[in-house]
Amino acid sequence: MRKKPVQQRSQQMVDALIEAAGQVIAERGLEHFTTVQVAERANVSVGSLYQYFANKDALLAALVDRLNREMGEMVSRIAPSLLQADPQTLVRGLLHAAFDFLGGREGLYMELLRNWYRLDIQRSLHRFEQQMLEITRAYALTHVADLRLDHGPAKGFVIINSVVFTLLRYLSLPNRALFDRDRLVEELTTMVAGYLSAGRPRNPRSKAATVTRAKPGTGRSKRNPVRI
Amino acid sequence: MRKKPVQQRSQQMVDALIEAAGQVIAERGLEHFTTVQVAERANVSVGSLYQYFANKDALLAALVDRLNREMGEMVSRIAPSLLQADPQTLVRGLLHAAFDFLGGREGLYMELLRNWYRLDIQRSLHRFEQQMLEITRAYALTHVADLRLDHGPAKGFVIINSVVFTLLRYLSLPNRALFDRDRLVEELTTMVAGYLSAGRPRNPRSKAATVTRAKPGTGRSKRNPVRI
DNA sequence: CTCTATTGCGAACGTTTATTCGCATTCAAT
DNA sequence: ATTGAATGCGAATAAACGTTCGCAATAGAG
Repeated sequence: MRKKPVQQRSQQMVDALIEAAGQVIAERGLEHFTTVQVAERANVSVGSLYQYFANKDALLAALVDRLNREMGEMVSRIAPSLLQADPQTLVRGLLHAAFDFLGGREGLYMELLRNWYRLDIQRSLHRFEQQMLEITRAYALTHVADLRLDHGPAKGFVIINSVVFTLLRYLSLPNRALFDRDRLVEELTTMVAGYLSAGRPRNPRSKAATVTRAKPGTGRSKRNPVRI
Repeated sequence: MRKKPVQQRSQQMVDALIEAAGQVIAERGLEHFTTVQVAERANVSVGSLYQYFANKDALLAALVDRLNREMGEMVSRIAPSLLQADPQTLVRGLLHAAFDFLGGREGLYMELLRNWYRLDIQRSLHRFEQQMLEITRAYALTHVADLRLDHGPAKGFVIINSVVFTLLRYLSLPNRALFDRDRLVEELTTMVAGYLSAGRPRNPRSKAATVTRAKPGTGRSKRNPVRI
């Protein structure tokens, strides 16, 4: 931030600018997000904008920061109520919450998430993963038997990204007639809950027909020992 | 295409332009993909570019078309060799193929996939899903017992998007030290193979503690009957 | 009230880029 | 060889946008 707002009016203006930035992005998309638009929307001049934000990116960063905080609070709010449930219910509850969250704010979260690789949403995603890991850990204290807890970082990564991006793509779908939201949540719940409670193949028969390596399309060399 | 190339030299030029477009995008990213750059790279003038492509988007569309075809051929090429394997091996083989494919072309596929929502990659993704469903169907003819085949469109959607975007995000990771590629493939294999061969909860105990709905963060109303 | 630091303004500037247009060059049919 | 169509060129045009700068309005201390 180029200058610190000391008087009250300027502080309000900074808030209004961040808010307006969110509105513009939600309505017009990140591509058409311009400083002039934001200034107009906030009933502020462009010059004033640049008095408090070094440039466009700084404004965007401030917005992302604010939303990041919101997300953290959301997770902390709903997590405790789910710790008593069984794994399936926990996963389903988190999924519904994620659905509601991503769809909120007039699609602002979605638009930002679509552009995850340009923004430092990388950090947000990572933080989100961490939060989920904490929930998992807290959950483990009450349901030790149900889950295998030797999760390396890979499992969390797989789950978070599978869920978030699948939801994102579903919400971006022009035609949602093929299957509805609840169906999707159920499918994801099945997949994730199964994955969580199963570190190894479940079907007794497939245990016998062990790891017969397939020839990959493009030949590759040294591969790690298969730790399942 | 604004004008059809009838002579041989112009046909070559069109090809060169599409090829150059891919190179520019792979090297500079879609953001810095400009018509002048493409023309220079193809040793062609900008004016000539606009003689065969109505605008920048048309050029991009032509590129996507070409890559879409490539992808289809890739899948058709590797699919037959996997039909004999067990589900785990099938999934693992497809995953490795997807990994190799996405990483190819100097990151061109990745850069395009990152921008999936701006391009009509929607169509490509959908086509990819269809292909996967065909493979699954073909696979079912030989391994009837191992899989539940009442897959609605939702299951395919979940799998495709989970896998593709998780791979995409992994490949976009600045620091890949946390876990390596093979580890990721194994995790995804576990998850997907488990999901495919299990339509309902596997743990006998969790069958008893049935669908105790969690209160979602934001209250929502009529929900569909839970078809698992 | 007076004075100064803070705040606010928005036209103007410079850069970047897509797209066009008038003219030159090449092809291929006669 | 001639000629008309096809092809190729790249400076010029125009629109969009981020950012600056000089000046006006305002707040709050003394």
